[in-house]
Order: sequence, then structure tokens, then C-alpha cells
Amino acid sequence: MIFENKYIQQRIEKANALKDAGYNPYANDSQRNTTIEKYLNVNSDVVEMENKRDENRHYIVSGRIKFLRIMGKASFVKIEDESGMLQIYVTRDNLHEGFYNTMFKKNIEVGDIIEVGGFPFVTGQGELSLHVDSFKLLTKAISPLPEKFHGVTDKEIRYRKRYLDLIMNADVRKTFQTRSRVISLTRRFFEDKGFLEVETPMMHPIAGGANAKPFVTHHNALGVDRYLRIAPELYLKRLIVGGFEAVFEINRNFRNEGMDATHNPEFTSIEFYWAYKTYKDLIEITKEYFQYLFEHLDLPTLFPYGDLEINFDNFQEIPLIKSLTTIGGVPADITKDKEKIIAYLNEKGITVKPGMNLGQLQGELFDEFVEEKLIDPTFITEYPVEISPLARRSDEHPEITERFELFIAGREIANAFSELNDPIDQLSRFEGQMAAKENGDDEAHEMDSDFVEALSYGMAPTAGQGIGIDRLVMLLTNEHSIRDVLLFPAMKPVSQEINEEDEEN
RNA sequence: GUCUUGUUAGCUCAGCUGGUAGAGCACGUCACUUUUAAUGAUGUGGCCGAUGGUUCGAAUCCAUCACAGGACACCA
Repeated sequence: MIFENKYIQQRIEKANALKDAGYNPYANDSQRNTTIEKYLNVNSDVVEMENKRDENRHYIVSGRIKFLRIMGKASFVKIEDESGMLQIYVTRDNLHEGFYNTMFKKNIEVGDIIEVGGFPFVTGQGELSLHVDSFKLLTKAISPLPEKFHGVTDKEIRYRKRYLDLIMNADVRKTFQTRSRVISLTRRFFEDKGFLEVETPMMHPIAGGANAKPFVTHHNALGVDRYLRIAPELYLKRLIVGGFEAVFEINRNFRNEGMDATHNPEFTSIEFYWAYKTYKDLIEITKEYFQYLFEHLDLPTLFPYGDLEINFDNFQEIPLIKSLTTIGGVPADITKDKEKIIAYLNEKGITVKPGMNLGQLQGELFDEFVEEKLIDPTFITEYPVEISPLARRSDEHPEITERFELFIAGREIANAFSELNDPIDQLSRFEGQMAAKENGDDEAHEMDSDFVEALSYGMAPTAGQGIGIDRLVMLLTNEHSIRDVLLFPAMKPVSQEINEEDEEN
């Protein structure tokens, strides 16, 4: 049923024809001795040679056929491996008797993975190629590839069948190579600073560390529900209590929320915690981190992103309340008065949920009038305590916390603060969150008394930060949808699959 | 969750105010030993996303559903 398509049938027949003639269409004994990139580099001098060839050299390369131009008794074929694309020249007279006409021309086609041996030469058009003297099919593709020029552009196909997207679109491969580099560099940066990489649970008894709806699963042996973690924060801080002074974790978080261009239900973040430091140290290390990334990725610090130009040499720092007036244009006299803020928001056509406190309303003003205007990297500091349940209060101004968020191109990239380490204060913050939950805020924090107990043994003054890796990669690869930096973004199942599930139930 | 746009051949897309479906690539056959999205000739290929409705007649109009894109809402 799955292979009923006539093109697939045709290709299966070709695979069978090869098999009948003694050629395994899924051969396993690859003899490849170089990659295409290396071949092109090593033989670049052939261009300078008088007869444009060196028959004393011999290489075996492998790859997928992307273009196939048969011209009678000779053919030009473009094959591609992970490192690059190579043109090979296949002729009847350089292969053993009959193979070219009865096998190559009849049964080999675009999409097949082949292995060829031969010597380097340069064509009349000046392209360094491989003159083939041995030819072997490694893998027969029985499904045809998408069209060679336009490739596959349908986003649904690109996300659901990412392998096709990767076969057809070199720039997509590049994006994911960059993503891998970013994660690798991030790991190296923090290791070089003396941070210890740790792994904490993905299944939590309490969904803590952030405000979000969790996914729920069930542990049969224990007979209890578990939550896929929404953040690793509370576990990492337990490790600081335990005496590790600098830890980080790069891993997935899961949030049961809506999906859009910047949200996927599972996403990757780095969180790091640093004892005997404050959020001011985090500002410095964050600047250093970006510098490190740009240097090692060889990116310009005057960075084009869509229609924007971001200056990564221009890190700004501004307190939240101040940003409301200087950037958001909100009158200074209203930013510290609940009723005036509500009136102002209403005047702008924005309705607010009843019962919001001053800090939440200030956050609302920020989201409405400031966030999208922050293009160059900007640390917004001094967050209200009401919307920062895990952050340490400022010693001088107890209504604000020692916290910042980093915004770039109008999007939040990082969230950081000096950690709350007073167990009594932490307990009362949790109680405040419980009260909010009673009032219908279903995303308020859960009480985590085990965590409070951990704090009660004493956590050194610590600063901690989370950075959204997906959004960071979006920036660095100039992508504008999180799906384009996730190899397999979340998709609804096609209706057929839903029906099958229904039948089982 | 709301609004909006889309879904036609393996892929990329046409198809006007309703009259039984079209191109390019790919694929089959033929020709071709220096091509670059090779070329020339010729041919095959479709439940027009699904289900209903209007109509003598629906890819086209209407409704519902499914999936996708975009915007908004929610959310760090």
C-alpha cells in the first residue's frame, strides 16, 4: 500500500533488475577513501596542469546522485556527500563490458547513492571532476526526489519529512550545522570558565522553576504522576546547596502552551548557576559569551537580521521602570500607581485581568510598549518582586529584585538574577504564588517545600541565568521561525493517525 | 482559542465570471562521448485535501471537517 505509487514501482523493478544481474542494490562494502571536499581541495592543482588531468592519482568517493545528464555513450553526474558536490564523468568505454548500457543507463537514477573510483581531471568548462573507471551502486532510492531546481518548498513537507528538506536544501543543512556549533561552543565556553556540566531530572514530582503549564505523565511502578520539567532551576540550585560552585545544564524543557514562531512545546535552554556572584557578574559573562560566539562563528558584530541591523557591540543596560518612559513613552508619573496604569492601558485599548498587582501591571506596560523596540542587545534590570518569585530582593529597594532579562531584536533571549537564598523569604514567595493560584492564576508556581528545605541548609549567594538556545540560534542563523532551527518541530498528526488511535480506544 | 490565506501529477506551479484538467521538472522510449536546471523527438501519469450541499453540470459557488502558513490571544 505504501509503495503503490507507480514511480516507486518502477524503481523497485530497477532494483530487482540490478539484483538479477548480480549487483546488490543495497551493497554494504563501501571502499570510500576520501570526502568530496577533500578530493576537491587535494586536486585543485589539476587545473594548472597542461593536459588538465592526472591519471596517476586515484580516489574513491561516494554520494547521492543529484543531477544526471546522459549523453549517449558518456554521462555527467553530480553526486553529493555531506561535505559537498562533485561532478563525475562516466563513459561506456571506461566501465566493464555492457555495464554502462544495460545497468547504468537503465537502472541508475537521481536519488541513488553510488560509489565511484577514478582520476581527477578538469572539463572543457573548467570544472574539476572525477573521470570514472569503477562504478558501484550502494543504495537504491525507490522513492523519487523532489524536483531538482525548486526542491521542496512546502513547509509541511519540509517539517514532517525533514530528511527530504536536508537532501534538497543545502542552506538548511548549514543552519543545523551552525546550531550544533553554537551548542558546542556554549559548552566549551562554560567549561573553560570552570563550570561543571550536570544532568538533572526531566520528570519532576512538582513542575517548578517557571510559570508554565506542564505536560503530565504517569509512572506505573510508583503509581504517581510526573511532570515533564518546565525548567531545571530548582534542581540546579540544590546542587549549589550541595557545594558545587558553578554548574550548567544544556537540555530540553517542556511547556504545554501555544505554538508560534518563537514557541515550541519542547525547547532547549542552558541554565547556569554561579556561587559567590551576582547578576552584575552575569551581565559581564553574557557580554563575553556573545563575543566568544561571534568570534568563533566568524560573524560580523554589525549583524543583519531580517530587515533589522543589530549592533552586538552596543549592549545597553536600563532598569525596567526607566525603560517604560524612555523607550516605551509611558508618562513617568503613572508607572508606580496601579490605578493610573490600568487607566492608561485601558486608554490604549488594552484590558487587564482584574486583581493584578503593581509589579504585574508594570510587566504588562513593558510587554506592550517596550519589548518589541529593544533591537540592540539590552539588559532590562530591576524587575518587580511580584513577577520574580525566585529572585533575590535588592538590599536597598526591597520592592525590586536583582534581576535582568536580555532582549535582542525585540525578543527575550535570557533571564537571570541573583538567587533568592533566604529560605523564609522563599517560603513566603511560594505562599504568595499559592494564593495567586487560588485566585485562578493556573500558571503560578507550585509550592516546593523540599526545595525550601534545601535552602534552609544554606545556599551561598549565587547568580543564575537561563538562555533560550533556539531563539539564540534563530538570531545567529537569521531564521524567523523556531521551526526552522528545530530538526523535528512539533506537528499535529495527520488525520489518518488520529483515526487509528481512536479505533484502538 | 480567534481571524485569515492555502491544499490541483512524485516535486514546483497555472487553471478568469461553473461546461468532464494543463505546463515545467521527474519518469518511459529514441538520438547524442565535455554537459552545468544539458539538448532534440515522443509518450505515460490526476478521486483537483475530506464529507455534504446548490446546480442539468462543481477543481471552480456554499457549509462543515482535517492539515499547513501568517497574524492575534495565551505564554517567558
